[in-house]
Amino acid sequence: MTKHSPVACLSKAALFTDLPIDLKKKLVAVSTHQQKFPKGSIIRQPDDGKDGKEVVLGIPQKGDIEGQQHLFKQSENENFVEAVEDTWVCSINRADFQKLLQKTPDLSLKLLNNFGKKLVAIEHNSVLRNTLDAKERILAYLNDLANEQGKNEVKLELKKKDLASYLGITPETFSRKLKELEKDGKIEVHGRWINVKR
DNA sequence: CCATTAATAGGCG
DNA sequence: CGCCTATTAATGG
Repeated sequence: MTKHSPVACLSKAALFTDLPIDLKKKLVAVSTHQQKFPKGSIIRQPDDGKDGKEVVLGIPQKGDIEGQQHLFKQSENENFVEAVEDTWVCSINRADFQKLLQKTPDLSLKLLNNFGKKLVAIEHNSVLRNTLDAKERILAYLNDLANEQGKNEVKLELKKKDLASYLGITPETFSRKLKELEKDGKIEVHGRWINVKR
């Protein structure tokens, strides 16, 4: 493992990737790095206690960024964030961040442009979720995955029940639709590996 | 091994 | 399609 570099860390955030080095250094000044959260620990949870059903809203991968909205919006935490594996977290304080924005219009402008790109991606996912039925959603998801990785053999990194939750369906339906898709000759399922026929 | 959790199956609304 | 229950498979200690 290489040493943790705050600048490199910030660079991984989609929001900050394209920023020039001097702006990144300013961000480093208002951020904390490498807080460890062991597997199973709760990174963040709603202040109002009582939880409903567990729903997977997203699956941040290594180097992914979660909760960027808190940099911009003053609000109570609405969601749980749990460490599924041992995780290292780097964070930025909202108030400090906002002050920095006011002092640095260059930064504000860059971030705004990046947000535009993000909106396009969000729209894509939103369409997937709201207009397609479960079967199509699964297939669309698998296709996206195959496209991202540029191959037809795709590995499900998550437990199927978590994937199901992510796609907004129950594990039972997920399991059944996988079989249907297999019968349709659209995919081949081998445990966690799925061959997406395109 | 045993105990717990995940995946699948079948029934029903 | 979701929810419920039962059965089987996989996982971890």
